Amino acid sequence: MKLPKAPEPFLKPYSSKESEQQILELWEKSGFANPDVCVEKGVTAPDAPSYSIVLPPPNVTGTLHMGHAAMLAVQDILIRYHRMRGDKTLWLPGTDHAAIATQSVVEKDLLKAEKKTRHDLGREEFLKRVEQFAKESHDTIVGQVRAMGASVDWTREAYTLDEARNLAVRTAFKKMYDAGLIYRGNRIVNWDPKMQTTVSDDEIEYVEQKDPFYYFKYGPFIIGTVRPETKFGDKYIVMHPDDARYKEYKDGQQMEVEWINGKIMATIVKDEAADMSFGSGVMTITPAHSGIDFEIAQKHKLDVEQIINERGILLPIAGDFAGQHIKKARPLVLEKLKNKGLLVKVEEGYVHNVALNSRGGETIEPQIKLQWFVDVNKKFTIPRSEIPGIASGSQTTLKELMRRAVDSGAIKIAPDRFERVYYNWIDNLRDWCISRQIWYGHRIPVWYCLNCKQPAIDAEIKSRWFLVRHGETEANLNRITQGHQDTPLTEQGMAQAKSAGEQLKNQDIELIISSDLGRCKQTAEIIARATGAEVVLDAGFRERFMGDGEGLTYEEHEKRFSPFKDYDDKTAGNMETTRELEERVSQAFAKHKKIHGHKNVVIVSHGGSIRWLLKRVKNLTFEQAKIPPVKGNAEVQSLDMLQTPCPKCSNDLFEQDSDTLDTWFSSGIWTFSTLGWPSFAQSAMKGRPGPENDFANYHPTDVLETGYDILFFWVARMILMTGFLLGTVPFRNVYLHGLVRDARGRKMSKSLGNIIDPLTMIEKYGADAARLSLVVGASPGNDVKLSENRVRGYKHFANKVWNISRFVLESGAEGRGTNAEYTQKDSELIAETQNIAKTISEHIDNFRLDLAADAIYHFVWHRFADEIIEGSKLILKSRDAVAVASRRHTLYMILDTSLRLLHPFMPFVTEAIWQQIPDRKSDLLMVAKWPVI
RNA sequence: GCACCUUUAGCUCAGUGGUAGAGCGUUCCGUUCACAUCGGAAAGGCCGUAGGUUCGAUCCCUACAAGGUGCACCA
Repeated sequence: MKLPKAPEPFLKPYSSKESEQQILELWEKSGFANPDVCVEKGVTAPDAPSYSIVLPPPNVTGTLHMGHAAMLAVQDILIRYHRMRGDKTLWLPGTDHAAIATQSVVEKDLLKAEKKTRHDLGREEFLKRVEQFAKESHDTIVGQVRAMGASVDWTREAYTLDEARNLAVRTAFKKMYDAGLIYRGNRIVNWDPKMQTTVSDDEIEYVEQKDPFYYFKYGPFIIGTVRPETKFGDKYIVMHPDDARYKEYKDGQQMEVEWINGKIMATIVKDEAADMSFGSGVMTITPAHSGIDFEIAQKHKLDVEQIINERGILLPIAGDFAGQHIKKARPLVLEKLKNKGLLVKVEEGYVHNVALNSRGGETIEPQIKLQWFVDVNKKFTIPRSEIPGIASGSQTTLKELMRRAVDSGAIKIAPDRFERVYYNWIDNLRDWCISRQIWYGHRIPVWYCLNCKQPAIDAEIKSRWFLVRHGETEANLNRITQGHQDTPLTEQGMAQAKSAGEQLKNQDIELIISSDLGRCKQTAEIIARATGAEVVLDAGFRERFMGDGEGLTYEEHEKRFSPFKDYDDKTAGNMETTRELEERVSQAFAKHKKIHGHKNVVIVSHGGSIRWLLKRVKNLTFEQAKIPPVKGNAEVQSLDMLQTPCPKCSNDLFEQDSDTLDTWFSSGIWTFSTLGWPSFAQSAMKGRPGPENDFANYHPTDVLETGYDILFFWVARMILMTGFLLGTVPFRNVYLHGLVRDARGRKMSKSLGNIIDPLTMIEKYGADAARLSLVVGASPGNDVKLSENRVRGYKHFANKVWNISRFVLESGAEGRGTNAEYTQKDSELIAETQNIAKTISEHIDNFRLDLAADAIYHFVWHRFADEIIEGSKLILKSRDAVAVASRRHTLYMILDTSLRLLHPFMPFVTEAIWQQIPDRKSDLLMVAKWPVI
């Protein structure tokens, strides 16, 4: 396993560009990143202790930045160190779908390039675009991870949105739901009116803003606000119970006040939430659009009325202002209040914080919405717990679990000051809203019975049925009522059918059942080509027979027959009634369901037929069914059949919740969803090789290494999820590195133009230099200021190491004849080297990689090169054979040890040198023994 | 408002209860030597300010100041 012999290798200065690619291939071909291979090839003992890190999965939102590079460098150092120490070492890589972040990037591109929104494309098509983008990002990221020399085990690569992780997410959700920790409720949530989704508390960024502060007369009181446009529904006057100024007002007292749109019956509420020292000490509340107000309203059982809709438009309660956007309404409302003489005064420059969505920057508008939450305060019985202080079978809460995991010492956070930050966060933690109204992510694994709406939390789908309307026809185009008459698909219609086929291609369709009318048959055949499924025709799925109405335009038809006037309408004499149609289609559907219920089936039918079929299966009223569920040609609708029918009405047709889960839900189980949970969690055996035993071998992981900026987002949630699901901790140590900033300490950002790209640095100075520049001087938890100059400095060091090796090896030093007698001086040098090795090991064990790197750097350059080698030149030229032999051997030993010590920090150059050592003790330095036991 | 962090050479940062160290930068000298991607040398610091503990403080304690971060509040 030697490098393709480069001609006169040591004559040239070290070229990272030339050798890094070769070294990389050498490592990858060896397979040593996979611990099973290490055991198999005898590099690691079968009973060696294991050491594992799961790579924090980078978001598939583009490319890796310096922060990722720092993370990779630190983890690779730990991993290579432990691998060399003989541990069974696993570093498991993966990527994160990053739901909202990725979707938001794609939406932005879509708007910019095609002026379209996601709704213009539809869910399926949009998701295809996102997946395409995610795939490209993923490939870029893999290339970057490799270029850094990160010795991850690619055979175990995972993705937060792949099949195995999806099963893990569904399983986790069900377990939490069954324990009563996941609930669905109407609660106030952070609503992003632009992205049309909820956002969790942690994803909000507060930005200071200066606005005028208005004081208004409200009955006998003065109230203040920045946002008069939200105040239409304010009918509760809140004041502190101890406020002497208002002691004549009693709790619950009512009074009529003049307000924006006339008189309002207002009610006095006494509550401690009112701050006596703020303004007049009196406030009115808007419970539907403010967290605090909502809490007050709940406490006192007050009415809660929505004022603003999901798009920021004022609702009818706003009277004249209804239908306007809040941003436009503010000056108008102000104007009206002023004209009514209710504006008391305006204070300019009031500083307050505005909540923004940190992904996309839109102002958050609190709304009350039906969402899914994780209850962090509810007591539950934990079946099994290894967390000290929490006994198996005892009652606990998720909050307590999170706190105990750290304060018991089961998890150590470095630097330890972050433990206090962590507790502080737990103390302020509220229920976690886990549902998002975006499309990219794990669908919420909850199904609602189509018939009675009963929810079912069940991971087992028996089959999926899809209803597809035929593609566009001539008659559709000319707005002609077809009924059983037929016209062929237009070009457009065929394209639509093809697109439907694309969507259904990966759904394992086994059968297509189509109406026997030509337009459906044609559509079905196109879909059959894409899916490979067989087509069966059934006249039962024909369109409604329109009798004398067939061939009329919609308008003429409407005039003569008004076809939906009532359920049993038979105006056209021989026309089929809607009741008859519903009956016919439903029977056809029931018949096929009975025979093919276990298969994934596509039904190709007509607009009318699908509508009345859905009326039946969704148990809709005639009135509800008048709103057509299918609007476009070749639109795909899906129904899920579950293994277990509805316990309430025994129907087996369900519809999945259309929301997706917060990306951190799947990230929260990352340490074990990647290690075979739940599929192999039971059967995994400790000490046995292979991924199916990973769960027993590598969980809990040893270290979670990440930036301190995602302590709450991620670290805390992993502790929560692991604590609940496994009764253990996800990792024993948390190592938080600092953020990489520019030379002036500013955050790197596109707009500042101060981004240093890792790949560029690797290209110019080599991966070794890039790695060192991110590690030396980077003490835990403190930010690193990076400049290109720094990187260049470490390139010089790589070159120095190369030249040291060149000198030593060319001076005739060699490792054979280990019994060589050392001179007194040389014994001391060997001892000194071993001392350094010990120091470095200790620093790494203490997560002080900065000190370890600094120590080895210093030793190699200023001790070994500047002093030991310089001092050797004379000795090697002397005629004292014993001294020469001793020194040659000593130089070899110091070089050998230095290379091993340096390897975790700068793997490429050290491996390149290693390959030039004639009598090296292991083929690859990557799996050579660490010089300290 | 509460908490945390930082403050040491021009810059970036280590560090220790016994009056300070590295890298980069600066200045000077040096190349037939493994390396000019180099070697040697030098200049440069009342270790944020004020108190306290101590025989002794850059280090421990208190207060303050400046910069930063997190959390909460924001009618």
